[in-house]
Amino acid sequence: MPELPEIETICRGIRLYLVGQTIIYSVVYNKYLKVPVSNEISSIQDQKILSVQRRARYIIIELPLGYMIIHLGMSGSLRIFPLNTIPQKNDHIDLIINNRKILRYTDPRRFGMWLWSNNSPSTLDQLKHLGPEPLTDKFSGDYLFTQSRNKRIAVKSWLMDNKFVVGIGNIYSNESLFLAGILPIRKISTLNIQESQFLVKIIKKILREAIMLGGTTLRDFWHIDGKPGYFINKLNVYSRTGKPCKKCGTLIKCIKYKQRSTFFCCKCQS
DNA sequence: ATAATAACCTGAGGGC
DNA sequence: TGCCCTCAGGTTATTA
Repeated sequence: MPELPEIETICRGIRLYLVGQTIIYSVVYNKYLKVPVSNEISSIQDQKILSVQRRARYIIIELPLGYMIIHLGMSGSLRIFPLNTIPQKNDHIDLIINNRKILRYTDPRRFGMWLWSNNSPSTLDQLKHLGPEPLTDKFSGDYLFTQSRNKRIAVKSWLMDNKFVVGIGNIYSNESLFLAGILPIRKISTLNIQESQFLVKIIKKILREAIMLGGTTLRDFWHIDGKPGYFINKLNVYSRTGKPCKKCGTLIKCIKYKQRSTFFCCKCQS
């Protein structure tokens, strides 16, 4: 479901309810997510929540004894409910909080993960090969340019590969490439330094704006209070197949590339 | 080593 | 109403 702006939105939302509170206990209704939920998570008791952070698309809840590391996959969501709210179908995990709230994890497709680490989360297999955060100085035009010189892959595939840069998925790669005027399937090695600088600048701008607007709600992403993300109103190409380009009026095209819908304007992008 | 593809799942929506 | 098809904000093991 979510890319960086959506995860950041969820993270900021739950942080207000959780930090400084105590997890009294947890309930795992279904442990069979992408990776089976570990026993450390199902046996949590009376653990104070020290912090709620984000790394890539992982939400990290710091406890005195270790870290819970949550990935929402395609369809996962986290919501806050009052104590004693009855779980529904596809509700898999509850954290019972001492402020008479429940943090509830729902995930119909079960592509998500709840991992546990006794040490720094960055030592986990899933996190140790992650590239830089896109909103840090480490992700720069120079970085994109130098890292991509000998690559044969498409720009879009590069942007969506977490070992080069994290948190950019199908929405924000399509949107960034439209505003940068670059065709998604162009080989990344054909970008010159100016194009690389401009693309990175656009990506940072879009991600910041999307975070400000609370992400993009297409179907199953909502804020923890049930509100949608308003970046959907800013979409130029994503899910706009056959509609006129907002810049030039040409009809937006959609192709399948690497099993992902890929949207572009053939006049504004080259 | 690098890049493309298949697989992991459920649910919603469209066409007939 | 039902059935079959396609589609979905991601990750990862397998294949070429």
